[in-house]
Parts: sequence; structure tokens; C-alpha cells
Amino acid sequence: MKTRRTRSQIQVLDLLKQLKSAISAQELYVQLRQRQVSMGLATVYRSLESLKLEGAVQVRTLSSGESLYSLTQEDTHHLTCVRCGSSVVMAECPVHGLESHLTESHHFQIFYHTLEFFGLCEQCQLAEEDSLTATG
Amino acid sequence: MKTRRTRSQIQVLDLLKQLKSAISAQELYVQLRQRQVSMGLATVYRSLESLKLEGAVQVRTLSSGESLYSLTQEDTHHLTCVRCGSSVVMAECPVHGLESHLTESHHFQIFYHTLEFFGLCEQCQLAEEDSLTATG
DNA sequence: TTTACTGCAAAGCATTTGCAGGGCG
DNA sequence: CGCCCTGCAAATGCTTTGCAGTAAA
Repeated sequence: MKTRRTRSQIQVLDLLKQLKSAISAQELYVQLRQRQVSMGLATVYRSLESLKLEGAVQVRTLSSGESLYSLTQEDTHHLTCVRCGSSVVMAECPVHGLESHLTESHHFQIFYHTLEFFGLCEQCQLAEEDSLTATG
Repeated sequence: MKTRRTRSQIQVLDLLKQLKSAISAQELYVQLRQRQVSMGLATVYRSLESLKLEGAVQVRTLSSGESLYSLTQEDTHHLTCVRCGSSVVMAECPVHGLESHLTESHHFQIFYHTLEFFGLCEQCQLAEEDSLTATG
């Protein structure tokens, strides 16, 4: 579709390709500086927004309100602890086959999906028990 | 587990039960007022945080940064447009069976999961085409 | 020249936190 | 009497926006 890309968009995209993992806009801004590709924070956000609309970039918003950006082709899902916020990547993805189906049934042009499980990690389950034991 | 619930927590939980759909903390605050169950906004947030830790309440954070809360038992997933932000509820959930498996393989105590597809809704696909035609 | 992109700084908004008052055990 | 809960208001942090300068077509 819209292939008109600004230089900033290309630079952001290039960095995302190199990183191969999700990163926040703020962190992206820092990383760009370190690579002598200085650009304003607002421009980072604007570039990400455009790339998102194209479907080139996908977003995962943490419960902290911070968003992590990555290339759309990645199909990585998470197991997230509601207590400490730590995330573990999981290999399984039983959902992919559903996309084409949804395209037809809901007339949606699907770019990507997110799948995330929430609960308590092992460490926090133990901490939970400890605190219960301690206070009664 | 920790069954000690404050009055505020109970009131929040009661409202969530009545609503049976996800709602933001801000909106929850307003709704409580309307029902003569006035409580400070900070208390709403603190109650939701506690309920979340228990696993009684689940959260879905929108890309706007706003979070929507609902009872954990609901298993509702979404098709979200990255352009206009509209969400459609989808009936399918091919993931449920995975939870018990993950509990064992990753030692996670899973409360719930979120599954969300992102792309362009029909309306925005059309708008996209229009804008391309218009500008060249 | 005309339009679109960029940087900077200010503004916006949801959420969190400090602190003092109040309720419950 | 002591501790936890609560409200209010201030603070925080990510993201967005207004505006003027700049680069590109």
C-alpha cells in the first residue's frame, strides 16, 4: 500500500530489524542516539504510529501503560506475572490458523495478534505463601 | 487465598458483576458515584489492583494507555482496528486448553488470558483506499 | 514555491503516591 | 489504642500536540 516512507520511519524500521525484539519508544529513542541517528522523541512516536497503521509494526501495551514495538512478522507470546510484571516468552501459538477465518467472518484485514496469559510466576506464588504464613 | 476484602473492594466487585463488561477505572469511579457509592478515584485504583493480584479481576490495556477491568471469568476476545481503535468482540477462543499445559510447563499459576487481533476494520480499509485515490 | 517532516517544549491523561484524617478491630 | 483504609491533591511518566524552522519534490 502506502510505500511513501520518511527517512525517520526507515531509520526506526532498520533499528527494529536489527534488534529483533520488542522495545519501548523511549528506549528506541536512546538506542538511535547511541547509533548517531539522533532524532526527536516526538518523531520516534510519529514514525511508530505511521508504521503501525501500515501494519509494518506491532504493539504490545504493558499494564504500566508503556508500549513495546516490534516488527509484525514476529509471533511471540507471553506469560506475564500480575504481581512482579515479569514476562516469559512462550513458544506455542494455537491461534494462527484463525486469522484467515476472521478476515472473512468479520471483514477485518488482520495485521497481527497478541496472546498473553496472566497469573503468578513461581517466585511470586512462593512470596504469596510466605506473606500469608507471616501474617497468619 | 487472601479473602480479607475491604468494603471498597467489595463495592467495586459488585459493580463489575452487575456490568458484566469491561470498564475503565475512571468510568467505574463515575458509575459508583451515580449509584450513591461514592469513593475516591485513588481508592478505585487501589481496589482494582488488589483484586487483580487475587486473580478476581482481569485487565486489558488499550493502546491509548487506558486499562479496562472486568471479572476474570469472562472469556471475551477482540478484533481491534489500529486506525480507529474500534473493537469487535469475537466468539472463538482456541486457547483455553493451553492453560493447564502452561501451568505445568512454566510453573505459572494462570488467572486468565487475553487474545486480541489487530488490523483494519472494514470502514477503515475503505477510508484507506479513498485517501490513496484522492492524493494520487 | 509548496508541502510535508522534524525538533522542541508545553500540554494532556491515566495512574500512582504522600500524607493526614477516620473507621474498625 | 493501634493499624489499615480512604480521600485529596500533588507528582509521575508515557504520549501527543502546537508551532516555527527545514528539507524535499
